[in-house]
Amino acid sequence: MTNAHKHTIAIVDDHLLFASSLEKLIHSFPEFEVLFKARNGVELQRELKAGDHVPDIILLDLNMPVMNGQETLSWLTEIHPGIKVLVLSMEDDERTILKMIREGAKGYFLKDIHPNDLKEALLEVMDKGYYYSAKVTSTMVHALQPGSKSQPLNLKENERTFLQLACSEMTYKEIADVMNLSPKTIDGYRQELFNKLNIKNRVGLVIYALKNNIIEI
Amino acid sequence: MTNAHKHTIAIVDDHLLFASSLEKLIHSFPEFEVLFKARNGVELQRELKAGDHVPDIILLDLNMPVMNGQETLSWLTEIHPGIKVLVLSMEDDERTILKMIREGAKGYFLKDIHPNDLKEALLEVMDKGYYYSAKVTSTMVHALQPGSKSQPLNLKENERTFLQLACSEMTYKEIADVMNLSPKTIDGYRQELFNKLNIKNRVGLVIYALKNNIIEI
DNA sequence: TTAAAAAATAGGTAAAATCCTGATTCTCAA
DNA sequence: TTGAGAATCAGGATTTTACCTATTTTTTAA
Repeated sequence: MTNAHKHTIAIVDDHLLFASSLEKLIHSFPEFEVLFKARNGVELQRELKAGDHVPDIILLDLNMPVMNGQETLSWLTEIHPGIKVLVLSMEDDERTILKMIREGAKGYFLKDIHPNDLKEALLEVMDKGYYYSAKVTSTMVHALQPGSKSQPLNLKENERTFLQLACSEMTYKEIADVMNLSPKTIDGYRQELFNKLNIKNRVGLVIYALKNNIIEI
Repeated sequence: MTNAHKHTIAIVDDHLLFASSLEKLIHSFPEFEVLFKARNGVELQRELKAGDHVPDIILLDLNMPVMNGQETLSWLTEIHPGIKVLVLSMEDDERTILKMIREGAKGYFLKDIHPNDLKEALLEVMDKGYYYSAKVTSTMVHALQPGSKSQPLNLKENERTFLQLACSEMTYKEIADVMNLSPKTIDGYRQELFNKLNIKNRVGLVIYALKNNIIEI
């Protein structure tokens, strides 16, 4: 395959060591070449706006400072819908995976993917337009199953806000003040959540919020 | 540098993509060669016990299933004190860093290290016997400062146990039962921790425990 | 051995959390 | 317009937390 016909790739990852290593790996694939690397979404935007080089595929890390993976993906989906974005991440939780797919990622894999599988994934993305590993596929199926037990998505907006505030040292009365609601309403949210999530006290709320990425620590 | 005089390296990481990429990167350093890769501590032990090849340096990932980085490091320090272990990790919290250094790691760096710095680190480890980045060094200095505010280490054993149990849905009375102590003693632990950590309620305990890796979620 | 320090325990009280049941108010569609 | 359902709010009771001060027991060091 001549250089002119190689598929082009951009790597967006703030982990320099990983990005450079990945670049070398891809260099060993005759079908692909790395067009450029960026450390975050802002750098990527700069590169793309320069205009003279738009990659076929972007390998996008999820955890970046400045402009993280999700924001970058939203921007790409809107401005450069033609670029196929593959999300690279350490997180394998359902919530994160589904969020990225909904945002338009053409593929999602964990960083512990086997090098051979990466090559296969790149080829398949160029061929079919998407690549999802068995793990991610099963996650999607599971999420679509009716009655799958973990549905942290059906929280109402106020419940979600309350849940986040409940993970602080505020009393319920203080939370009520912040949310401009009666303490009794807050008490209602609390009870509703206890029932819905099958927990017994406020510590349970915190644990749940953490497990489901409702709050960050 | 002839092949016979290259410094030898082993990579222990369950992230195949990362390990393979890293191998390729190191391959581009004329002074070093990768002797073998292992996916976890157990595999590493197998390789080392085979006996015919002992590396100069081991690049050790911290987060592995089966036998994790810390266990592996303890074992290495005892059985193969001659091997220089460099810990590769995603965690940059003081607690983790210090723990590894105390366990005998000859270096500690985050996976976002620059490739050039990696090479420099490898050379320096062979030369001086250790390599610590500015970040890690400053962490050590900070930890040794008297009165540095974050000292999650000075928790007494019972306080620590209580703290872990307080991060569950148990009442303090139930915790007292489990720990075979009077509820009043538990109340004492609680109050002591509130003062020590400058927090106001049980949620504060949970947050603190999480931030300081006292519990896992 | 003994005094001092640390750990464990107690009593009492106020505040917050938890758990009911029921009453308004609001929203939205028929 | 109106009625059903959701959201909000209230009263009131019990349990758990949180906060004092003080005593007993255990451990440690001189």
